Amino acid sequence: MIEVELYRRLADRAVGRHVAQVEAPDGWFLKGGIDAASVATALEGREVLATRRIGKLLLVDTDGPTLGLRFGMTGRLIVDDTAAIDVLEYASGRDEARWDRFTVRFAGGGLLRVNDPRRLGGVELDPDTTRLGHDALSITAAGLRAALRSSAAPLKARLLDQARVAGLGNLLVDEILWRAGIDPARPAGGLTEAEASRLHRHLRATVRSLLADGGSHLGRLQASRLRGGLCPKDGAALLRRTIGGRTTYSCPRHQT
DNA sequence: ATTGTGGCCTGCCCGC
DNA sequence: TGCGGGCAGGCCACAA
Repeated sequence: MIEVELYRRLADRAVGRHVAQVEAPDGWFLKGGIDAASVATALEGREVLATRRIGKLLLVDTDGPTLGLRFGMTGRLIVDDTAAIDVLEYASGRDEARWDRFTVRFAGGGLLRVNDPRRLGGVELDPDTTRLGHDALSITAAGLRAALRSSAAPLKARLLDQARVAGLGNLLVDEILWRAGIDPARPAGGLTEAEASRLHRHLRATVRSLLADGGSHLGRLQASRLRGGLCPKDGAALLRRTIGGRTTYSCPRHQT
């Protein structure tokens, strides 16, 4: 989500431009029943009006359809040969033409393209946004409490559920819960008022500071988030588990 | 409805 | 030096 917000700001450069040509060489990357020809027809000649972001979904509004871009973990956005992020943790720093999954060329020059080695992202027209929860960057304490309330699922699984809170990924959730000192395996609905409030405070602060720093891979836990890693706060051996289907690192000493 | 599981994409890195 | 296998995260289909 942090990365996607940086991409959104980069994509803002395209506002006011007109689409001249669309290249979509990878049919697998096109979602929602569109193909290279139909997406080109739908977008060519259109003017980019605005950009938005909901969770990990980047929306590019035009005077025609809205273009929806998803990046998975390995996708990068490049606009006019400028990348918002130089290196992604799980992607190589390389930018090979064969990994260009989707390119929009603008009238008068310039382009917007998605480069994704592992094809984890995707492109969609007028994506359905009704199933996304409150965005993590703006969620209120009451909104977070409502998202967690009366759920027996592990707290981490609930936070990763995009229909409850939109925008949190695996690394970010580990970082937030580590800072908040809460065990990711706790039932989401079992938090006290004080814990839920503490979680909300750390959630907002973590997202904001990592956004300012430039990536979710820059968290204080990240360097230790590997087998045999020690807690940067108190030196305890970190616990490595699978929670919510995701590899999870947490400190058994201060996350309770 | 809620919760959990497994598969998919492909590059990279480890051990042999 | 090459190769096989495991791993990475987001999302989706599917099961109970």
